[in-house]
Amino acid sequence: MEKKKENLISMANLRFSDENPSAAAAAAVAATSFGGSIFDMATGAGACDGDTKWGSSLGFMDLLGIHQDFIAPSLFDSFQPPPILPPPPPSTSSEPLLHQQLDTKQLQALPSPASIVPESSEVLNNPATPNSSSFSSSSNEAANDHEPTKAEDDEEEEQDQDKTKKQLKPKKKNQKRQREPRFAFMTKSEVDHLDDGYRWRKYGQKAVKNSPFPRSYYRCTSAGCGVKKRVERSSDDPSIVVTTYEGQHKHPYPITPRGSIGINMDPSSSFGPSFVVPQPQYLRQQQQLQPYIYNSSPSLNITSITSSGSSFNASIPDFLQDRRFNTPTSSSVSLLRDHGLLQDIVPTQMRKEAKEQ
DNA sequence: CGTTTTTGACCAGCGC
DNA sequence: GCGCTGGTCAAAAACG
Repeated sequence: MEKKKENLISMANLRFSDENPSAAAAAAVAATSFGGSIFDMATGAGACDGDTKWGSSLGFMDLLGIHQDFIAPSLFDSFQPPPILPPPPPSTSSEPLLHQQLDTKQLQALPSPASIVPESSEVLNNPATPNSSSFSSSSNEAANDHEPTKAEDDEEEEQDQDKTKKQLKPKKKNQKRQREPRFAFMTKSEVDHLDDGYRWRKYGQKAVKNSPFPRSYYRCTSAGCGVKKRVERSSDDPSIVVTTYEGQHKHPYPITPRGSIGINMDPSSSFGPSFVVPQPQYLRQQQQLQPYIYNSSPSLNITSITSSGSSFNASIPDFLQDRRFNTPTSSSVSLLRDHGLLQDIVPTQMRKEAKEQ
């Protein structure tokens, strides 16, 4: 049960807007560090050409703050499948796979095959957060919307006590369930449930279609915090763990997180750990990683931030933010092809298109 | 004994 | 309307 050590995280950050796709703020990245932790991030110019890379002997979060001059020169030149990753480091390893952002607005100006904006997305995010500056707080509001307070739950339960069925919690009808912003992390790890310092309770597990690996559902155990995360392994590459966070923590970072080795609390920030972790030699050597990109559909609008640090930061969940890690200047573009969890993120229509090809 | 995980059942949304 | 699937619930079991 205790969380395992040494996971190297990279991530894909997905941000969607259902009601106002064109105004969707650019997404960003975030990462967590896990016992013995190592942070790093791989990205690449054009996500494919491999000329530009993040990485180095810096932790991931350090990268966010330091590599501000990173530019992805040919971000949308191609959505070709990426080169294959080099072999992972010995046993303990995980390695960065991708860093992903979505921004339909920015993308429309780009000569990309991804310039067709789908009418709707399966991924419903907080519609109140097209502006980056309000992302964090409004997300919390959204969380309140669909995560009833405990008191509210109690009331509802009283009303439904006569129900004989298991599903005691009534769900509002005629009201489409709103989803909170999601942030997908792709992690090369042997460990399914990565310890990000927060406490999670597993509340469900489901078999994933077309995948031998189940998907696990976790909820933050902090009272009133409706943050959820889902963890599943990629059927394409079992060594890859896809972790999706939904919502944002509404509480300070746990004082005594489990398996928090390698996570330093930054006294200047009450909401979020600082990650100051050394990087072993074998990871430094892996700076030359090719970006690992999934190509899911040409119609998916994806873009990256090239200079707007504000929208970057605003898209990162609070719990993954730290003021020291502001304003990275770019990220790679990636598309996901995962058939499991990511089918939620990629609209059905696009998935279908991808299938037919 | 309190907390967490497991697991089968249930519900809602979507596509056909 | 029906079936499929994702997501959630909650009782029981397991764990520390």
